[in-house]
Amino acid sequence: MEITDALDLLKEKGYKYTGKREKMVRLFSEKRRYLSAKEVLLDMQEEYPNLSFDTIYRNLTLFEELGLLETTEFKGEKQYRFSCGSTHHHHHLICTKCRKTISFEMCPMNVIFGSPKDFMITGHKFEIYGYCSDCMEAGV
Amino acid sequence: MEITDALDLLKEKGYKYTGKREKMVRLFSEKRRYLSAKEVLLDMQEEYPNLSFDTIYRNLTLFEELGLLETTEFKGEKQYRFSCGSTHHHHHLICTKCRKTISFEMCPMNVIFGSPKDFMITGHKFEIYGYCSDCMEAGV
DNA sequence: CTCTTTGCAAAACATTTGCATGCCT
DNA sequence: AGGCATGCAAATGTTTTGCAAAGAG
Repeated sequence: MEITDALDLLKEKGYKYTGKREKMVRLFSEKRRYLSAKEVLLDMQEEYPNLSFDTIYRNLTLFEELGLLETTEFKGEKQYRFSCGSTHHHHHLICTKCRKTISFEMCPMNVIFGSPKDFMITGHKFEIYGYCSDCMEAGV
Repeated sequence: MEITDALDLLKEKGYKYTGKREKMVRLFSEKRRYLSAKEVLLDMQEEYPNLSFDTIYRNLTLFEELGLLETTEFKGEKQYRFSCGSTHHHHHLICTKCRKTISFEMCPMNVIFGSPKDFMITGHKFEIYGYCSDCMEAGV
């Protein structure tokens, strides 16, 4: 996913590409890792000091609905990251310190399961947690 | 995990086996599925009408620390279930309607990965979501 | 009798909503 | 101009904490 894709998606659906939305998109595009609503707010407030949580949440929710952002849940907080692009299903290694992610394509569902007859599968979650090389070196 | 194991664990660590704790343990032992704090409270209040959330949370936290309960996170709520017993690592199929779980021993970590050099793995989460046979029939 | 457990009340924290105003197209 | 976006304030929902009273070993 690139910034221009995000812009197109918003336009296409009739949403406005405001300065705040642009900055939010740029933030996610630069960081490429999971961010909490609070982190987004703090970063945004450098440019928009009056910005408040409701706008952040409204836009995070909108972006998620549009498929711009992928989400997961982490220590009781929802976490958002720029979508890797929906071309193929994938999973992540997630650094629990800096929340950087590394994608990988292997999916256990393909490898292992047939479909159990007594359970209708609708989804799954597979995430690997640990420390990325930077955070390892920093001495966790 | 059986009720008597829970009792032993509490005694062993010097915690008291109060009527409320006993009922909580029995509840989890009977249900054998994920329950939210609210569900636990509602069930408990049939016997203890004045019981409040703080006691529930304190005991849920204690039980989790003791390894009596396994937890996961689900729609912004923490969910607790009676531990399957720590004899071997396992994962769950989770019915998203009734939160019943079905254990399975296959772990994708064993099957697929060596250890990537640039990431120190400390944990993982693998859960499969869907509808159990009961909820399928009930016509979700 | 002592230390743990509980109830009460209040607070902390993440998230959501109503409403009036402001801004993009 | 018209509809979407935002700020403000207040509410919601989950979970935590301090303190004093009650209960278990």
